[in-house]
Amino acid sequence: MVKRVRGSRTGRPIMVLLDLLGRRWTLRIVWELREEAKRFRELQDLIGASPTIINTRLAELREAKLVQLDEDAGYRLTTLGEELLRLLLPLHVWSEKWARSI
Amino acid sequence: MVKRVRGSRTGRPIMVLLDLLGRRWTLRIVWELREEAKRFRELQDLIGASPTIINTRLAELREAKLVQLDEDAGYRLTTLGEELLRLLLPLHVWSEKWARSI
DNA sequence: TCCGTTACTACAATTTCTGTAGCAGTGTTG
DNA sequence: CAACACTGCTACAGAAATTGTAGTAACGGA
Repeated sequence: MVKRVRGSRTGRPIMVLLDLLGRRWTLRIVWELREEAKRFRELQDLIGASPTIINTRLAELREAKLVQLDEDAGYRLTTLGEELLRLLLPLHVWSEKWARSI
Repeated sequence: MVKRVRGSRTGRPIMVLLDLLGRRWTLRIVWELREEAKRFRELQDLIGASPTIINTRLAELREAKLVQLDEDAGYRLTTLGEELLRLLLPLHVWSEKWARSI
């Protein structure tokens, strides 16, 4: 059921994941959902990308079961999405160190 | 010295980092350099992207001090780059689980 | 000299993304 | 009921990024 996407000829999970996360705004969207659910327009305002692409990314993330739409609260991470986020959180701390190095 | 790039209006390190890593092929290039240095053409063959964009991304990664060109061996991760990679490695294991879930 | 290798560039065609406007559905308020 | 606000989402033309192909210039070895 894994979609064969751009740059992922093998279908190896890590390649599919890197390809998904390597699309513009994807990582950023996951990041913005790290704490609480956000409405479509909220994401738009936070991120500053066009609604077209935000909607496209949200659709991809929903298909990948990393994000879901909760009618009452907005877009939120799924359990899988939260697992992924936990792996990405250390980037936050590291980025500060990195910024000082460059 | 942090470059104000696409989608990073604030200049906050995490945003700059997410923006950098969120460009097409960037994550993939870091990933391909995880074990040993690779030549330009080697990367091209492994990744299957155009030389134009590979060169652009390598330049960005070099400017970000995550990758360096070792004349004798090819492109390799810097110490900073290796640190970043260590944070990304858990994605590999997780991606297998994720792939089974979708 | 010729060949292979290196990193890298030029450039037109194609694909992706942006920016703006707007749609359709739901609820709320006057 | 009418007007308005909010929801997710779409249309579309222009701008920007990416591709695919070809080629450059420098270096080393036969």
